[in-house]
Amino acid sequence: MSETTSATEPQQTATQKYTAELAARIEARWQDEWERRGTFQAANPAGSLAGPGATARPPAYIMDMFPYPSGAGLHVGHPLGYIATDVYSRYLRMTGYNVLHTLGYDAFGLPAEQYAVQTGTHPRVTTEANMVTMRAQLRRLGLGHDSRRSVATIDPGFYRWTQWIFLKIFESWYDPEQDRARPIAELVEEFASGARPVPGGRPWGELDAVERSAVLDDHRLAYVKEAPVNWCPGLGTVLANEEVTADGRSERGNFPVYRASLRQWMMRITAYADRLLDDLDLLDWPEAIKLQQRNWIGRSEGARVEFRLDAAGGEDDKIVVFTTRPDTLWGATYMVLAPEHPLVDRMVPARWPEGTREAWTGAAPTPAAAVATYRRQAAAKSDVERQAEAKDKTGVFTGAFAVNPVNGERIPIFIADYVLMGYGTGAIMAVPAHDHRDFAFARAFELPMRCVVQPGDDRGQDPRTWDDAFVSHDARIVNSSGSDISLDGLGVAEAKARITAWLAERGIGEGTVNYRLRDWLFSRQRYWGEPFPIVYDEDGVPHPLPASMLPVELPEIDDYAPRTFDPDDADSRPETPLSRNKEWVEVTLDLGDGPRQYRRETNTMPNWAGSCWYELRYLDPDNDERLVDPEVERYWMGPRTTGGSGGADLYVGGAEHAVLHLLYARFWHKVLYDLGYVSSREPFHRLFNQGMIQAYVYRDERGFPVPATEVVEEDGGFWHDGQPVRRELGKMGKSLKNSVTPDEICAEYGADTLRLYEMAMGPLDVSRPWETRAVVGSYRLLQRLWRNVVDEATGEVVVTDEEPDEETLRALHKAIDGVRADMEGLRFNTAVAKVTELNNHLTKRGSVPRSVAEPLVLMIAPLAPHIAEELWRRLGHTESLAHEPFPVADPALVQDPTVTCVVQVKGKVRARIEVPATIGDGDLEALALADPAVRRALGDAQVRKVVVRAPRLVNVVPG
RNA sequence: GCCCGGGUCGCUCAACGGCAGAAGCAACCGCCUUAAAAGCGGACAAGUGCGGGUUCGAAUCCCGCCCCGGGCACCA
Repeated sequence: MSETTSATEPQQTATQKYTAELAARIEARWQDEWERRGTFQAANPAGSLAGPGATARPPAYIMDMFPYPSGAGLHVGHPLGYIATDVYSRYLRMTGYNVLHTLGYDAFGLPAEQYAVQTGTHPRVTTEANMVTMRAQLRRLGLGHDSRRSVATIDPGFYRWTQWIFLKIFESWYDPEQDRARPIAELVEEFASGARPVPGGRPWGELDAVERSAVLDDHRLAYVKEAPVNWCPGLGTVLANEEVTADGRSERGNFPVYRASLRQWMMRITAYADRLLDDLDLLDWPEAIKLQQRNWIGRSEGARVEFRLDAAGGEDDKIVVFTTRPDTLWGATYMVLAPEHPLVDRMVPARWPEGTREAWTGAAPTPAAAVATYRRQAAAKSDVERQAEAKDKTGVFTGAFAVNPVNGERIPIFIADYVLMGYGTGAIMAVPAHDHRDFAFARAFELPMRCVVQPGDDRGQDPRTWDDAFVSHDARIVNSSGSDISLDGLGVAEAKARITAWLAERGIGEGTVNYRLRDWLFSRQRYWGEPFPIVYDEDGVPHPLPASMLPVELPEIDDYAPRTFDPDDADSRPETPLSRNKEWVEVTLDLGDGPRQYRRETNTMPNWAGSCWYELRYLDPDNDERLVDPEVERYWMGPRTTGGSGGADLYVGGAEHAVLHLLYARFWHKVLYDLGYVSSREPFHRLFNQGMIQAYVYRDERGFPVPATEVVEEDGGFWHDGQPVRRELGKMGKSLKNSVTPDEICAEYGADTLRLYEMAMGPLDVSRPWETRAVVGSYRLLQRLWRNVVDEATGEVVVTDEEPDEETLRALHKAIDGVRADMEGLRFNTAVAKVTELNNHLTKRGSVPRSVAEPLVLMIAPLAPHIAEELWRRLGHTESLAHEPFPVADPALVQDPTVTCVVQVKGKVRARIEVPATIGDGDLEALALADPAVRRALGDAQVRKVVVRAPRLVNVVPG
């Protein structure tokens, strides 16, 4: 620093005024100091991170959703949630909690790999560089993370445990009787001892290794299966259902997705469908997210019903359908199978039956030809096309008939793509009178309809005159009588129960529950993911590697790019990058019966794997013996109440993970719970979805975005380079040329200003537009706060030792009371307003008593921690205020001794009177009625009624 | 089409069924300054998307619409 001090520009002024430069110095100093002191280290009750804080204070576990380290760098929208959790964590720390808050990196997966491929650099290099950048950007914001606990999914020390959990899942099965996962060894024992019958009927001892493996694969929670999967040639990998959008494209990259039958790893998440559904009730989550999970799981109760095939050759094949409306069985006038239903080939007769209508045949000479043609057409159709054509039903007659079990009627069987192989049994009974889709199909193919539910309107019972099906669950059944059963006159619910029982008695049906949720496709044909800890022997039987061989490290190879294809090439097939590496794939291992040749699994895990359990590793990141010490897990995540779900106390993130990450993580957590590794039934007890920070996008006349910073507002319009531009609200991002980075804002105003502004701009859960020019408001608040404590000319502390006047004292305690409530409710915007209000009061007052300045500094500390620490230090304290008790309001000072009572006459305000806050209803009424303005307003009218809400309001109703 | 959110001064946002205003931005007027910026101070500003209803009293509760955002959508 220069020694010379010019007269016109005193050095003191320059250094003691709260400018961006001073803020930057203060912020850097405190960030260093927090790091040096380990201020935000949270003590565990045991293990390497054990400390006394764990027993002295109650635990609070605050989490942000696991970010992937973006190569594009952060914009101001990204840290919104991180700032919010930091504010909340700092608040909790000051109210006596042992707070665990950290942030790690979800660094495997498609985004990281795509960025690497784009830049032509190995994903490990780019990902690690991105993590360094992101850590630096976030450190600049002063986030109080316990950096010892920051994990990255790509570290072998982390994914060793991801693989370990995979093995546990692989070596488990779901026991529906005990309703939990159990080790597969216990199932083998039951098979071996005969306690449980072996599927197929042969004794366990007689099965060879391949047969045993096949039997166990049908039970394992992680298993390999040949099944129709979502193949995305443009990405070169298969995808989970959750990663495919409703219109049949990949969520990432928006490429077409095709159905292809491939041998892939699956996770038996369907075994947990009911628990994933039921346990939502234990969670403090937004209803919207719970609803999305419920919809995704899609539990529906109904019945399976068997329809006998009425084949000319007398074959006794049965078609099993799932229906939610068994009560409408009498209305079933035809059947529909999914085009790829396996029974179709067996049922088609050699030629069209007598009297087959032309429209049913698809103009084909034989049923087999019609089926083949239709199947080809259906397979060629993308999901998008199918969606678009949903209203125009297509299909062909198979030439076969089935028998309706309730009335013996012979009904034709069709195939049509509106029936999906993947849902239910892939076959339906069609009740055109009471189902919109069946109605449309029946109209198109001139199929008969029968009304079996009495319409609630005046349309009558003849479906031929209807415009659409009549669908209701609140109506009476009609036209539904057989020789030994009748549903006529019953309500829907009762009719369902009656017919289900009738079907069950005859062994041709049963009540059942069906789910929309399917098993989770878990393998990806990508390089940048966790390798599976699985090897195959020469018979193709998968063998789990022992835990001692973990981690199976990802080999460092140059040829890591996925084999991608023309996005529209439906016939392409995936190739795993790891399979190119022969010396890695072929291994000799001793898995217990001597050294043998094995072949490694060359698929990798999806990027969801690491985020399925990372919340557990934060707790005990250095543990080499276990994924987490049970005592440590119980301390941080165990149920806080009897029967509670347990899990992190707060989880903040975007709503876009409603059915992906949040469903998968819940599933893994429940498996670990069943196997006894965790005490919590759920990973995240409270979930909060933060809104998005939006930004204005300015487009020129061609519709291209122009740089938002170059746009000027004039004459009520927006202009760029003299040309008019349109303004719209959108996301923030480089492509829309409206990105604002936290680095820019920090440089111009400091991190505390940025934090304060982000918290002040609106409620956390609401999306709102960013406005850079409004940031200065938060900056001014901090400057006024600074000046209330420090003389910016001399740097001297200016607080006084005077006793505050009563008004100031009341303002302080009202602020404390309000800020506490707002902090607890995550209403940081109103908390900032209350702090501002108090600070404005002090500014106007002229001098600031120390006894008010100190609690004010403590109150703003969670929001603007650096300036608060600096002022605290200057006020004479030597310790960081991070663990200083948050101010407590004196209830006597929160309420004013007198309040303004509003007196209304017929709801209109006619008078205001000052009354004691403790005034009774009677006294207040008397006072109000005596008020001259009230008497004037009443005039001659009689008083009919007086509503008194002491001490705030009296309403006089004249009669 | 169905299901969630949300419409309050010019803008972002507050308001246990009880005086429409906590706070910030912008514009405006002052103060400070040779001047400008910054800073400081002040005043202005909407009757709560529309139409009904309940109530002594509605931004708030109920019903029906409109607009914006998000999710789901041939799931039997």
